[in-house]
Amino acid sequence: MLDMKYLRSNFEEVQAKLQHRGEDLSDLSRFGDLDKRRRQLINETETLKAKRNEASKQIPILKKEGKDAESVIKEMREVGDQISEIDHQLREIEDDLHHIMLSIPNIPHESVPIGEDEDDNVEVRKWGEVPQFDFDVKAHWDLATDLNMIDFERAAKVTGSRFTFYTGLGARLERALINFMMDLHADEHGYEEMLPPYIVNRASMTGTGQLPKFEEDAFKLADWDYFLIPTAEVPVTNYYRDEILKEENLPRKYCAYSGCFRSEAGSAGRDTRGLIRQHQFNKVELVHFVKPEDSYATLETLTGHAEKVLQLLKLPYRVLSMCTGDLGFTAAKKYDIEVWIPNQNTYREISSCSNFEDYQARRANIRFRRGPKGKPEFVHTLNGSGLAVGRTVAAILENYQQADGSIVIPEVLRPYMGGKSIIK
RNA sequence: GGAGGUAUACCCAAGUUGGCUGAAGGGAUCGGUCUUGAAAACCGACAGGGGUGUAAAAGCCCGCGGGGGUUCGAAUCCCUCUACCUCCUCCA
Repeated sequence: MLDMKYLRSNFEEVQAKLQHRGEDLSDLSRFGDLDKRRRQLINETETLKAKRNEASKQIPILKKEGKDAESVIKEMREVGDQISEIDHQLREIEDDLHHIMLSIPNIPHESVPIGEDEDDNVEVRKWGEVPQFDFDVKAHWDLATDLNMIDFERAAKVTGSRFTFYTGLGARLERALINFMMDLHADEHGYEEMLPPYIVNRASMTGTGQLPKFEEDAFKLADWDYFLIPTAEVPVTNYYRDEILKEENLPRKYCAYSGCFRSEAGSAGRDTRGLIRQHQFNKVELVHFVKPEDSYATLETLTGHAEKVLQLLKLPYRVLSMCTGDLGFTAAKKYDIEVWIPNQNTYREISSCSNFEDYQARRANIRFRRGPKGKPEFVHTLNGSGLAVGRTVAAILENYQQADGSIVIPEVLRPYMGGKSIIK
């Protein structure tokens, strides 16, 4: 959510900056009138309330003195009616305005490349050598099925499409990766570990920006106003919703493993095979709460922490700076990390690292105070995948495949795999 | 699932025959006196947060879990939601 006062006094500028986002900005144009009307009504109702407060103070005094208060009471009865009439109008306008504010995306940072879609994203750096194979590479779903690591068919029977059973060493590999990533971030990168709820309420989904605009992307529980989390970002960021943190408690950084659930509405037919696009997947998420002046430096370190996982796994990747048209709704700046997928002869997204500045903090009302006397300010929030586990499995299977269809286990994972060095 | 209870400021905690409580008191915190320094003691400050307004203020409005209502006026009465606690039931 943007700052209403800022939007009011910098409307043209904000509108221009949002222009390149490719979002529908029709709501934005209604802001000015509603905002004006709102302040006008507030003015009217508060004048009347001040009058009523004054009279309410006088009434007991009049009564005590034995004077007649009836005429004042009668007058205040009318004032009361006017107040409720105005407050009623005001409530409608404020609801409308609030909804509009929730529907305006974040302002891109000045360093974000301007562009329309994913073709305009800018490659920031590349790491690792793309492996060369002297045999025909197999897709990860074939490798995994042949090695009895994943059972797509039975998952389709038991649940439906876009779900998986990991079996045997497949299950073990998934679990090894979760532990490896969590250990790395907790022990080496200094994150505090968290295991969040997988189900959150509407306020939390609104706080991080999934709602109200993207409700169709979420799984909602029947008969409950609860949602399955699409990412641990939601529960972990909302951990501090409606709180004022102390300056000395910042920065806070958490790593959280969770299942993630996405309806993948609008993705029909895309990535239907394999692990790339599932309704349920595992992810290790990194979340930071920082002071505003630190957030852009933090975005770089955070991205580095995610990259470190790929470096240790020796998986080639590249980092892209997302352009204005591909930023997503809530980010001010975002890096995507893409891992090399040999069978598709391309890089595929495996992590997304974003600085939301105060956009989520304002929605979720997460603030901090500088010193004991400071005015509350909004924190800046950031998060990044560190990493999406299923996609990491896919990348390992494909990049580490051998001519005979076996898979060499990356060295750093072997302690987590019972010392095994190859899956065959 | 059944029965009952609680929800006041950073913490504890008064206040429910509606009106000098726009919120007592204590602790913590901050500032000071004393001290070589600290502790203790004593003195002082301490409702915050949001909105409106303004060049900035002042002023005004709203705040006693959230939301609605009754009333000239509500922490105090009514409705509703949420969280927590106790007992029973169930259960990993």
